[in-house]
Amino acid sequence: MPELPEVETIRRRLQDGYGGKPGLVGRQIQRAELLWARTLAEPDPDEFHYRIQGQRILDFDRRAKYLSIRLSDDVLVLHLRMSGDLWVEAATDEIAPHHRLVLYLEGDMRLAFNDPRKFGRAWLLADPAGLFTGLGPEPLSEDFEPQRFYHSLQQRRRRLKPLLLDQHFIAGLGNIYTDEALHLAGLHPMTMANCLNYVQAERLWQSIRRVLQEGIRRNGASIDWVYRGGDFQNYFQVYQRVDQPCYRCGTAIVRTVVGQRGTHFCPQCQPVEPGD
DNA sequence: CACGAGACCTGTTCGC
DNA sequence: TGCGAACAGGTCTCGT
Repeated sequence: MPELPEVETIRRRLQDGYGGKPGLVGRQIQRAELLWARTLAEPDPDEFHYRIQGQRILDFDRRAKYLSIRLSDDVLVLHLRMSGDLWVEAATDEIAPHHRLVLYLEGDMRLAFNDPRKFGRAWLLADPAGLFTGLGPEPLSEDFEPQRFYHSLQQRRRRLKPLLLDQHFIAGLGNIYTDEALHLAGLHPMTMANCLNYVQAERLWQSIRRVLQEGIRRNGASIDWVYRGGDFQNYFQVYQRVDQPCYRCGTAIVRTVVGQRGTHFCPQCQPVEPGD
């Protein structure tokens, strides 16, 4: 589930509370339990357990798809990858099948990193800045500007779809929101980035922001068995809508593979650019 | 520099 | 019903 809007939704719910459960700000971590060693990227388990114990949660932050839990002395950074989720539960609840890392908090509560596919990672760092160097601009921030976006597109000889998925180019988009943004912008996923004119680049810039904001407003998208609680999936224009009519023109939505990722688009609304 | 393949993993769904 | 293949919200590394 985790693209920018889903991570942001999780961040807000951990910060402010959700579904009758209180927010976790201010709570002290009594101890940690690591159930799948590879989930912890850094430091080694011994140091991790020793260091995290007794620290207090100051707040929850997000950069791209990374969730940062700011603690008294360190920052616990989590990346949910394909199937990760965070569960707030009672300390006495049974440990669910796919819990990988569990924090026991004061007030008999637990914060659990649940991740069936085991791709997710956690880092406990004094300063997480190094993890984020190399990330592209944050699409909803002020300094993501259409002019600069146009210029960076001009410099790349890559197809739009894989380029938008590249976190070094722009950080936070994943497969769903990339397909949705390209449809809203009326651009074919195979279009070469450097052949967009300024108007098209600005339309794409706008579309990326609109789609992400809409995703956040709907609390993210819930597909499959992972992550419940968002309803952006009910507003998809192209993603997972193969052979169904485009809401704008009625043409059947097409699915192809671009850069090993399922890619959905409307062949009518998203024409191939001349010269491609 | 850009791209494709393979790796890391488990669970669900689809076709025969 | 059973079983294998394809597929899934992500990212890294390696070879061409």
